[in-house]
Amino acid sequence: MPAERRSHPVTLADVARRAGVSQSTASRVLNGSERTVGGELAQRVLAAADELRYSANVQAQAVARGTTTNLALLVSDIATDYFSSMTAAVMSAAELAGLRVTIAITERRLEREIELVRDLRGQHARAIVLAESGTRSREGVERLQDELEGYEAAGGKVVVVSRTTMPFDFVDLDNFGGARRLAVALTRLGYKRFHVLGGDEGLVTTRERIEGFRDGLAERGLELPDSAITFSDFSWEGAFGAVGALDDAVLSNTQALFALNDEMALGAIAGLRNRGMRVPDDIALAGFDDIRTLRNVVPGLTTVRVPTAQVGRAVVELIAGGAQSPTTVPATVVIRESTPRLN
Amino acid sequence: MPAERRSHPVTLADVARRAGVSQSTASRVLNGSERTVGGELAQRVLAAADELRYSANVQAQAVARGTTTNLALLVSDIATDYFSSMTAAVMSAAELAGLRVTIAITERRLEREIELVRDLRGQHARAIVLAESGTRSREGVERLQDELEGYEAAGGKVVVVSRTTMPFDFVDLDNFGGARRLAVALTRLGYKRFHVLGGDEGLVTTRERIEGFRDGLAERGLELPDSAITFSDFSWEGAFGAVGALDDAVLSNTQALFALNDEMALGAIAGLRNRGMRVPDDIALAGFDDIRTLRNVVPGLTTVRVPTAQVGRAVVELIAGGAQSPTTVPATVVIRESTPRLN
DNA sequence: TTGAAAGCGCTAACAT
DNA sequence: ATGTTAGCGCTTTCAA
Repeated sequence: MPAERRSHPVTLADVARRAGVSQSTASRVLNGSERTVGGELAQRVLAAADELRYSANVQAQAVARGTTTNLALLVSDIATDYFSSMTAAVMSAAELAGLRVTIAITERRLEREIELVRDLRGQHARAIVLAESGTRSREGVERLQDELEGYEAAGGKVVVVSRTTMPFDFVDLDNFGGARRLAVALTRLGYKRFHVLGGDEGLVTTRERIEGFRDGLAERGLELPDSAITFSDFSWEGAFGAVGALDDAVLSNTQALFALNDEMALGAIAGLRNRGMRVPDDIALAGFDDIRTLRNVVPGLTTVRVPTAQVGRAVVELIAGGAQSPTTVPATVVIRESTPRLN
Repeated sequence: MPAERRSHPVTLADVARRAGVSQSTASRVLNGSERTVGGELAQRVLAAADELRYSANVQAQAVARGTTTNLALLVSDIATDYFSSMTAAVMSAAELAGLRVTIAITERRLEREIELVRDLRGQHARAIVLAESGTRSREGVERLQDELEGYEAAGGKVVVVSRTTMPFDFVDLDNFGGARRLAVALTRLGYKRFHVLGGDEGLVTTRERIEGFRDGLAERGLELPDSAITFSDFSWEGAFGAVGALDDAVLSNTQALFALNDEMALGAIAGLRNRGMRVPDDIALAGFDDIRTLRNVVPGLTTVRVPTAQVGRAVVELIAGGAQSPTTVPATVVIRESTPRLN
């Protein structure tokens, strides 16, 4: 029966004492990668640890070892389908690699990002994963990059989700190819006149998806003039507002709308409904990402699926598996009822 | 210009040396709650820290202090509207209190939960917040509770979101009252014959929402027989399946369906559609939670709003603000088009 | 194989 | 007010 101890945390020393061995031995048994195993002393240690309900003090280990097994995930937001699913994906992949994940929400604020990165350096996080969607000024990028380089110099690893101009490893989503194939698919269904609801202008993702779409149209002999693009930002509200502000003339001359992500597409549906237009009866609509909530949307939304689970795995591979950057993750077109064949 | 140093982490000692003061002084300036402020030495230290881009090693601090400022949030799942919004709420409230949040996903697996709690004890997490929705056997509850009590004995604090039979502080969501008021509101709209789509049987939340609903009906002279409840679990798929398996007779005799959460309500809509029934034309429907994605649903879903932001604040208050347990968070009925007035 | 001892970066008495 | 000196719990040389 538990006789003496105060309920204070059980330390390695306690275990060692109880097992009648030295602390180093206990340490070796309990953690030190099985090296120089203690024949049957090991059993004693294990038993003692179990009886005492020992649980290693991770912070102390980190201090002694000089490294942690923590991965920090920086997202701009978490109450969003896309990011929460990305988060889940990274977490589950990380766990398999024995990495713990800390999530930090940047709220798209640069100062906050920089501060976070600096903190993370202090925390000896093993890696920082940037999966954001905010726009940054040139000067902002520089400052952030500077801080991140400081972090890498201190031994950390930075991985960016989505192509980046910063000198870090990244997982490349096939935004260009996905959008390109979507354009081709839509034209094959008979669509000829498009309007694009753009996300944050200046963001790589925005650019790639637009360029890809344009390229696909070009392949089919069609053009996408700049006037056929309305920028807002990658949010439901953004698209809702953009659609609300669209010219009647423009709208009635458009056969299909391409929202640069699903969240926007859903906002667009609401915005259109507000103007008395229905999808696809009055206008067709396609999105990008294939977020989970699409299963609740009727009629089904045509989109380009980004396999977040794969992205998560790719990220972790880059960190722990020694994979080469960039890794490219495919994007596949999914045609649903929001873009019926035009006759 | 940065002349000498290797790019190894800058330590407090480095800063102290550079500022020409002792390490303790540096420590006091940089962290030690402003006590015994160093007149203008402080400036030197601050400057040195800045030049060297010093960032405190949090793990070392934790070891030395014996406590951390980490809060661990245990959720069963994160790729779900309800949990991601709860997560966001807790994180934002925690940040205000200077707490860092680590998210752990339990996948509703008991063994995993227990292991996590043990780890968290080793990590000296300051608090563990349980915001889950899994069912547990009596023996499971005992083992988990045991581990959690060990954690509290070691100095941690446990807070449960939702009423619990375990001896820990909790934030009480007004499930009973919300459901009760919903029942009253629906009967006032003319509904008399209901069917309930229950979540995980045996879960407190399930029980409370059903009891509340029943109570509300009773108040209006109506009954809810057990035969009018179909249990599945708190998921889209669960409700989808349950609706699919419902008797035609039952369905045609039901005027309104009450799904115990919105996720289920959305699954029910899909299930009903599958059977050729539409909401609210063929049957009315109400949910619970008021998750974000409801804005994408047409017709709007009647539901009971759970203010997650408030829950988040309440949780943190319990941890850092010395609030009394339990704190009760209200739930308010929101009537939308899925339950039109019956005439 | 096992143990003794030094040290990881930091804080907190305890002097001064 | 500032510096000295022990630790915090753990890992890891280095001897034995």
